[in-house]
Amino acid sequence: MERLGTQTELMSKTTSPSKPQTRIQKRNIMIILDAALEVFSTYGFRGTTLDQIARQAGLSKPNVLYYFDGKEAIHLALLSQLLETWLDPLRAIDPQGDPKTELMRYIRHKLQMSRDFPRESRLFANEIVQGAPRMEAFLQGDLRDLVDEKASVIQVWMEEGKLTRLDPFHLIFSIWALTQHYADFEAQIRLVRGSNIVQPHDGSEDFLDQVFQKLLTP
Amino acid sequence: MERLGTQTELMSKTTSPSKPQTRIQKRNIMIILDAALEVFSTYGFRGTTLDQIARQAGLSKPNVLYYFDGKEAIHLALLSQLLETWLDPLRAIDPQGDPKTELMRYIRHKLQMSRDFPRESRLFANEIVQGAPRMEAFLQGDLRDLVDEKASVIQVWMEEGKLTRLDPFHLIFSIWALTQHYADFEAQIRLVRGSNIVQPHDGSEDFLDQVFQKLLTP
DNA sequence: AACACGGTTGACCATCTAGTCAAGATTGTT
DNA sequence: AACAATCTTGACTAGATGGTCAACCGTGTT
Repeated sequence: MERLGTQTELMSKTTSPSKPQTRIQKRNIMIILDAALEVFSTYGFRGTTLDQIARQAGLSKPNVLYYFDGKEAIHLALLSQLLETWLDPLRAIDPQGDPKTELMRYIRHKLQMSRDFPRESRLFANEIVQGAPRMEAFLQGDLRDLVDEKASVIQVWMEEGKLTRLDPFHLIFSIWALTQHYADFEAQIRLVRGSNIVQPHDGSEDFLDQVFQKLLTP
Repeated sequence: MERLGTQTELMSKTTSPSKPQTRIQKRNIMIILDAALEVFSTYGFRGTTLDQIARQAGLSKPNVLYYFDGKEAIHLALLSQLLETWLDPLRAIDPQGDPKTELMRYIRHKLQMSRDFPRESRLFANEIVQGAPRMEAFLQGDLRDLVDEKASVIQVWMEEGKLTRLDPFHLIFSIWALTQHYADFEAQIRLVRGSNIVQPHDGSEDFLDQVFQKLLTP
């Protein structure tokens, strides 16, 4: 039962200045969020029922609702937890560092997240494919600012001749596409290849290394 | 109201040897499928209601059910229609042709489909992100055979030194990822960039051209 | 005009689902 | 032990949703 990111600070019911959480609260909130992640990432928001979450969590439905104000609140808790974590690797790109090293590190980091936290990636994908109705603010706000900032950095690197000249926005999108693909479309990869023999991620790191080394070297 | 692929051969109610379709049947079945595509691709299978489809189609719910056996049947009709069309561009890769030309043509073709038929792409994406429960047979069957075949062709091209040596399966996956990304994650792209100014697809063709030219040239 | 068939629908039903509630069980504290 | 606070749940409700049906309407054919 691996978790991503920092401990949820969410006070389920009370948004008010965090009352101290009991042991049981901590445990059950974690169990519920983990169960919800499992189910939401597989069936999407509307395709998920509270009963499913409760069953997955090994709790009764009213018990789940004791800790969260409703289905929407659970989903929101997962998303906000996730969104913060999502920014970190991009944020870590250092304008002072070596351009190719920085980008390759970012790519490897994203790929690793896609391998280690596929459910989080699919939760995200589910939201976006369906028009991102619950993430507009985030996408237009924090993420957009960060992408603009890093695109500028990349632009400068390219103008200094340290990277192949490419559209920096499309470059960033292509990194997202290629890394998240392994998590989001895992079912496709698994079924198209010999289901049991080859793991979906096998060879992905070497492949992306090769691709971006070649692509980024001027 | 653009449609993809060949006219549906589906006999909604009667799977039996195609009775002649009346004008009204043809028209309404098309209207319903188009409406359903719109809704399914936005909200996913379970997130879509028959009422939504009926409203979008401008028909009453019982009338929709007069033409199709149920929600599942409509969804199935869309998928089978789509799946056939999905194979064509890949199938068109000619082992006798010039390697780079063939692959670049495939890439452009896929990108064009993602631009012209984003709803179809998202319908597909919705299914796969959620584990492809309704497409296992297709993915393991026709698609898998075709991918294996074309991967061999690409492998030979690489061994002849006509293309950069890469894992051909990962190469194919990367083409899917990069082209479909523009349709499936359109909301993200639109929101991260200046929503109204830049179209999500702007520059994508030049970018992918540049990327794959550089990548495939040994 | 009259008939048959295709097409359409309001009203209805069974089931599912998010959410409530009051009563009971557990836990921690003195 | 006794008390209060926290935790848990069976039974319930209101509304949504997939699907049915009998009756009605429209169209083309004779």
